[in-house]
Amino acid sequence: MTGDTGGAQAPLRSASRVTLDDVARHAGVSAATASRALGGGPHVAAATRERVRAAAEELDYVASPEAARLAGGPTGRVAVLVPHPSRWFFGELLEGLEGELRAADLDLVLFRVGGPEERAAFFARLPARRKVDAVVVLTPVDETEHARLASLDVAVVAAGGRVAPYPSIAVDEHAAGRQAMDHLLHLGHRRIGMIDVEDAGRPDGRRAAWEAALRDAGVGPDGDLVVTVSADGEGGADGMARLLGLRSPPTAVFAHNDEIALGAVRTLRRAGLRVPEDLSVIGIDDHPLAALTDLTTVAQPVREQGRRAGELVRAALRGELDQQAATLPTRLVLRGTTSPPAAPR
Amino acid sequence: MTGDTGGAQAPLRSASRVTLDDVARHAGVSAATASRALGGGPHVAAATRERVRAAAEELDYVASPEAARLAGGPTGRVAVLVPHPSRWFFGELLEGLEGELRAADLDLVLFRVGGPEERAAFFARLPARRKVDAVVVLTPVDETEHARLASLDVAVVAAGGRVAPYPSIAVDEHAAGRQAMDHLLHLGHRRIGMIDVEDAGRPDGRRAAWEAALRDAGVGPDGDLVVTVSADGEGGADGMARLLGLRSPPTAVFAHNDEIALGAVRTLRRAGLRVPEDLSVIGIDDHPLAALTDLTTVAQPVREQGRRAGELVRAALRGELDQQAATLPTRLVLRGTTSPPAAPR
DNA sequence: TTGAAAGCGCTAACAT
DNA sequence: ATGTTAGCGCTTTCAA
Repeated sequence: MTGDTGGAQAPLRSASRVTLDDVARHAGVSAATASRALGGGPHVAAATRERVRAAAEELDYVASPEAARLAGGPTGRVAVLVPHPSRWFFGELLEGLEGELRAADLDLVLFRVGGPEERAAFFARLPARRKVDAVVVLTPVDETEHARLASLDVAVVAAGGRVAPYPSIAVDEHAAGRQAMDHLLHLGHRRIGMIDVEDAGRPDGRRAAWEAALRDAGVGPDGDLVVTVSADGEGGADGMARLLGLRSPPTAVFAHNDEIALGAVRTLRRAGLRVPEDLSVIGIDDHPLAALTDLTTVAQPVREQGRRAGELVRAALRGELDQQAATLPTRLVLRGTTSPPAAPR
Repeated sequence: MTGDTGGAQAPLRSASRVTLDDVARHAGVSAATASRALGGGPHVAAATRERVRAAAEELDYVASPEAARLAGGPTGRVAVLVPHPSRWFFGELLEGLEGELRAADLDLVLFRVGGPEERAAFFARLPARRKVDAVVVLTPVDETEHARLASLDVAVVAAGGRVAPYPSIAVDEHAAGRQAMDHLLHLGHRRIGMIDVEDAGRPDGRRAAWEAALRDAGVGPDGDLVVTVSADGEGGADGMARLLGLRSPPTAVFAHNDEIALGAVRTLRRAGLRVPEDLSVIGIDDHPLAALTDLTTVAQPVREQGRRAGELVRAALRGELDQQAATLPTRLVLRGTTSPPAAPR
């Protein structure tokens, strides 16, 4: 009945009873000095610092974050608000972020804020309250939510997109969209559809790029050519079907992201249409499966955005929020789903 | 130079200065009683408990987890060791896990243990020490690593695969492999290749299923038909290329997972071969892109495995590690990448 | 049933 | 440059 494997049964007590006092004693100094030495504080002789470090190492000392925090120090934890951990984009962001935070000895605490109820629950209860030194948001945040976050009274940074008032690491969505659109236009396409996602209606986003590119090319954008779908393959498939149902379907499609683009390609194949001969498709992201499916796309450095967000957090915690925002470059990746339109009209 | 937006500048102090003492005073009791009342402790009059609860509610009191922990309580945190957060499988696992932990008011702290150096660093420094009540491993753990984890002195559970000595939630790898292989055999294939991953050489795993299925079908397994690759699309593409280079290539391929299968399909298409007419391909997972690419596969409930692991953690923290392991079902999903072999030999 | 008192392990003044 | 002294906010004996 009671377990036989290595799991802990009883009230689960913490291991490593080595305290700062032990280290201090071992190094022949006071706890205060040991604290300063380890914490990188001022007024510690280099030799002393080294001695304390050695003692800590030898005793395999690990500070109690609880006690540190309680005594006024930082928690050593960073909350990350992520909508969909299972989507490649967010996983990649998380990976970059985790690496950078870990390097700074900061723990990453994951909070999922996907559906409306989850969001509401998070912002209502604010489970991160008093538990973290900073928050990284990987999702847009509205006015009300911003106010709630502000009540946490910690630094907030954004990654993977601009989020209203926070320092952020992102790509230029508009520029990325232009790269995609200009490629299609350059190939000779004029009737270009867009499969966009629900809430991405930023004024300087991908959708705006679609419109601007067409205007610049002297083509009056046709509102019928924009469909709005969920941000996944299913959405892309649906969106493409809707575009195909148009009286005059497009000769090329710009998808909000690669998953959507792949969904679009699937609908086209099912409809017996050839890609790119009959219809060109381009996405954004450079998802690993884009290479596998030979999808033309605009690549963005996702993991790097996460990493840089980690740097932003570290800077903020040092009290130097130097850069308010950074924009990373995107680049067109030519593959096999785009070509000149079939029949010149 | 100093920021102008809403970020916190100064030493980042915590919000919510309402303490237990405030609540106690408000309710006209002592801090000790308030603590017992809120914490569900014994020896508190129902009326008193209610009064304290009301006071806490009114003051919007949030207990300091730091202080609670320091005074002997649990941390309310669970560490999760994940190899590749950006891979769909792990993201999905994380999502399920997070939901269940959140419901129990447990925070999920993410530790990436991908490459060998990362693993080594984690197990050497054990950054989760003293910080969590339990650990969830989403990756195999060897003897040495197990010993290190044990030194944490907290409950450990596994998800997404059996991990030696821990309670775990997983699917039956062998059965899943058999489902895939039996499907191919049933279609009439006899020369079936396998693209497996590096370290997945569990004795009761997918590879063993490949072999067992062939033997049961009266086919002597040909070792040349097994190639070992990295667990992603690139690996699948490479593996398929190697199989095509064989003197006598297979008529069907069983891929360790869907990403690998998609990579294999890509190589086939590039080689001018038709799928499934010339060669059938089956994967495992039911990755969202499998539906989009019409890939036949064996589906496993990934998110559910994460969720169930969360339940396991909750049970462990209550001191009742009831179930030592649970096995979730898999099911064959017929799509368009498998068919009977072209030329009966 | 309730209260008083003693820490948990650490950091931050303030002294020296 | 280092040591001393107070707490941080809570839980938990132990008394009442």
